[in-house]
Amino acid sequence: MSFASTATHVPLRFAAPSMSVSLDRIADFLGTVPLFRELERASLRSFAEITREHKYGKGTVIVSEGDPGDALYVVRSGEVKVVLVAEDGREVILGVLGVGDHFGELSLIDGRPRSAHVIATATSSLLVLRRADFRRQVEQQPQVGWALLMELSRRLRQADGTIGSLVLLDVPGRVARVLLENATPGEPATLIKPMTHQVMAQMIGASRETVSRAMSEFQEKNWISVARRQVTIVDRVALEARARPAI
Amino acid sequence: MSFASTATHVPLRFAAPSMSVSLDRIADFLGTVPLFRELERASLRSFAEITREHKYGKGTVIVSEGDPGDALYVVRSGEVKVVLVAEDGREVILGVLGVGDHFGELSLIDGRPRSAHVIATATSSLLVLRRADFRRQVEQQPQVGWALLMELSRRLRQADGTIGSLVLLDVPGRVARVLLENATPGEPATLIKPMTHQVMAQMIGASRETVSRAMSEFQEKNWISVARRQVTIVDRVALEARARPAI
DNA sequence: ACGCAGGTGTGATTCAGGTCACTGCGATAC
DNA sequence: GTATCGCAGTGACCTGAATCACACCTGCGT
Repeated sequence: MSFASTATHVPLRFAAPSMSVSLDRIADFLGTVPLFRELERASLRSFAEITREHKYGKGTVIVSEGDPGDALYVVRSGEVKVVLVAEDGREVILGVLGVGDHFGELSLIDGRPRSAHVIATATSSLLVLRRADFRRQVEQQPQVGWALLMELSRRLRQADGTIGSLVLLDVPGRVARVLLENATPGEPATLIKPMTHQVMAQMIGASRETVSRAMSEFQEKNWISVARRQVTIVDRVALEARARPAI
Repeated sequence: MSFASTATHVPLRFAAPSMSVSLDRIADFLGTVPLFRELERASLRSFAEITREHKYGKGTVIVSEGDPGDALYVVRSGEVKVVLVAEDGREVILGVLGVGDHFGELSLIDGRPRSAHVIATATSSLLVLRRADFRRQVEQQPQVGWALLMELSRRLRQADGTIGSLVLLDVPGRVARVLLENATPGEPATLIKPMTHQVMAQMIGASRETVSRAMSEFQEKNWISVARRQVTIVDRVALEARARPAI
């Protein structure tokens, strides 16, 4: 780990194929991804070796629901959204993934078709790991299997929470919930990433207008304040109460 | 396997502690559970050894949301429901588990508190595996880790599908969806397990009355027929169309 | 500076579906 | 038998939120 960061300061001079320099940089990056965090330098490099880097322009569909899927993707830069798309064009956003996040594990694990679309919301660079290569590596590195279980557990808890909130909460309640979920833990808690009302609406199954009204209401009550699309949570307790089923 | 079933016909006569007979029966049972299906006889027995059997009367709360969780449960007989409960008593049913199903993996994996209540809907007998014991066994048996990944993948796909249907479908659409999801694959497809409208309603986040009306509508259109609470799917294609977003 | 696009605030209208309030019915219990 | 209990059907009413239709920002590119 410390060796790696040194390497970037003192680049190898001779006989080092540019490929392995880039492999080092990829291995460095993988070391920051929770899925691979437990791995040692050498293992990180062997994972780095099986990656291919792909770039996608904003709006590009990276994977489509129903596709046979046989690769895992790690976001190296940019941002993508995981969405279900209805025939009439309505979208549900299941997740917004940033640097260090990954998707495509499900098809990798069970071999079934992709369960959602993934679309770049900004120009993005993704590392792609093909199933066969990945499996071979994971067999060598059982810690990755564990990290995968942790990740799927996290997502399953989150998905169940979302189901609960869709059924038990009204729209303002759900808005309060996304705000809290995307807030940094500290005080004053600010939203990690500014999102448009449209995006929030698609995350919680509501219309843009209703989200707008809920946000106005929260500002009036002084639970949040908004400056240049940056939301700051002023009264966390009040929001938490609003995001709890049954007022 | 064949030995075990023989054993039940020709019980061992001497020196066989009754415990090991019951262990054999438990191992037999575990062999039918997908999570353990890949294991050999000996491994099944070592899993059987770390189980404790518990009985729960109808209505008993087996685990509560928020509890620290450190056990995996396998349903050996009876039926349980996984539910989120709001303070005002409203319930969302995340799943109904029958013989061979299991729950509690999440807390086992990530050590976080239980994410939902599990309540016996009939007198049930559950095999309980404590975390430490289970982990030790899994380290010996990596196939189980894989089976767990498969199971979590399945559930995550299902959860995402549920989120999609909650947002994109109207109530009749969601009713059509549960009907299809619980139908036997063959023709004529019947519902695996008769459920009350109340239960369906809590599974899809709707009121009992609205489910009732949807079911009446489907019967009138001759898409399903109901005899003594047993639902038969008459027109699968029509139901599938109704369960698709955007008419 | 200008126009333009993408995002936001807000009213008016409509409607799916929740809630309430019954009735009917088939089981199991007494 | 009849009482009782849980479940199912159906009407009447009410309301949260979608939809439609604007006007208004604010940052951007030329």
